Amino acid sequence: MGVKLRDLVHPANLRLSELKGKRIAVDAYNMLYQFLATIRQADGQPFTDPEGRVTSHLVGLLYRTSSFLERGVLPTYVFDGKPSDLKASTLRARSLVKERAQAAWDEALAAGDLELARKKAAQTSRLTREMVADAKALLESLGVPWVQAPSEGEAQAAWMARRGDVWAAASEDYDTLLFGAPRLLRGLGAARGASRGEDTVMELLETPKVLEELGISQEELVLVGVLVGTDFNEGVHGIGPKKAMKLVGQHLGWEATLQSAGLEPSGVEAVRELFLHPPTTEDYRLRWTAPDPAKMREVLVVAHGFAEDRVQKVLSRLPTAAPTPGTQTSLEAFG
DNA sequence: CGCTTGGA
DNA sequence: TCCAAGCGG
Repeated sequence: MGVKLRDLVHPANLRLSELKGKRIAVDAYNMLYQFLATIRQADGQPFTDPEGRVTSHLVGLLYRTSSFLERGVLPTYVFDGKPSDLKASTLRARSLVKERAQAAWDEALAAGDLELARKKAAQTSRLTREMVADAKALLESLGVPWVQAPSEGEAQAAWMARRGDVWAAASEDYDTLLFGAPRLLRGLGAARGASRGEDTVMELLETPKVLEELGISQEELVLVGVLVGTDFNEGVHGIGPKKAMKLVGQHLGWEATLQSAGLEPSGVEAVRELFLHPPTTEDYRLRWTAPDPAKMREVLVVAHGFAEDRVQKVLSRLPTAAPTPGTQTSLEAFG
């Protein structure tokens, strides 16, 4: 998944409390898949409503988002649009992994190995159009803006961060850096000890620092990605992050570097173009408003069988003042 | 994910 | 009072 840059970068720790008052563009699919993988029963079954429709993504989104809002963090969720044609083989590979995981899940259940079953089940997660629509409806009910990306959500989030509409982009994938985000937040979805008012510790990567540390340019970072492989190209067999950095660090230029690695430059030109100039849109408006209790009830209680009192409890903790900076001065609820 | 519970 | 386990959906 994504580009393997983990071994090259040194993230700083950041507490959730330090995000107070900041706008964050969250890679929605990335986070929803985390919820689908995590929020399951012991045997691996996801949460479902009485009709058998999956609700794990809604559970995660509801509790995590309300937790952000309670702490004065302003999330906006960016949803993937049509994937690039370059991603086709990656998507096929993922589909195959899911099929195999499904078989392994069944097997583990038959063998009575619950731990393995849960692990395999996590890899079978799929997001349907209906699940995405439910997630968007829930966000609207919470007064949280969402953005429809024309293609890659990470690219859109990166662009929003670059133009200053949000402070950072949040995703687990490092592709966000290749798409030019000035700041990448990791670990926003997996709340370690977020309950009982604890302060979640996350990772922050600041692109200028990353580039300075590596001694390369943004374009050369994309080159590193192309060498080790991304969702949009295979990379070179035998070249991992370390060798790729050694090669790119020689500053031979795009073509010479690729040729010395045995890659035909014309074959990855489209990948370079995708990372440096991805499809994005300006067609969005970031406005955080008060939650709509009736709509929350509609989406969660009526449509999906959530317990009324639990939804009510979440609602009671949400700030009632619209916290959109610039349009709101009274932030009593955020004290 | 986050809350509730119950045993130490 | 703390925390792991179980629940919710």
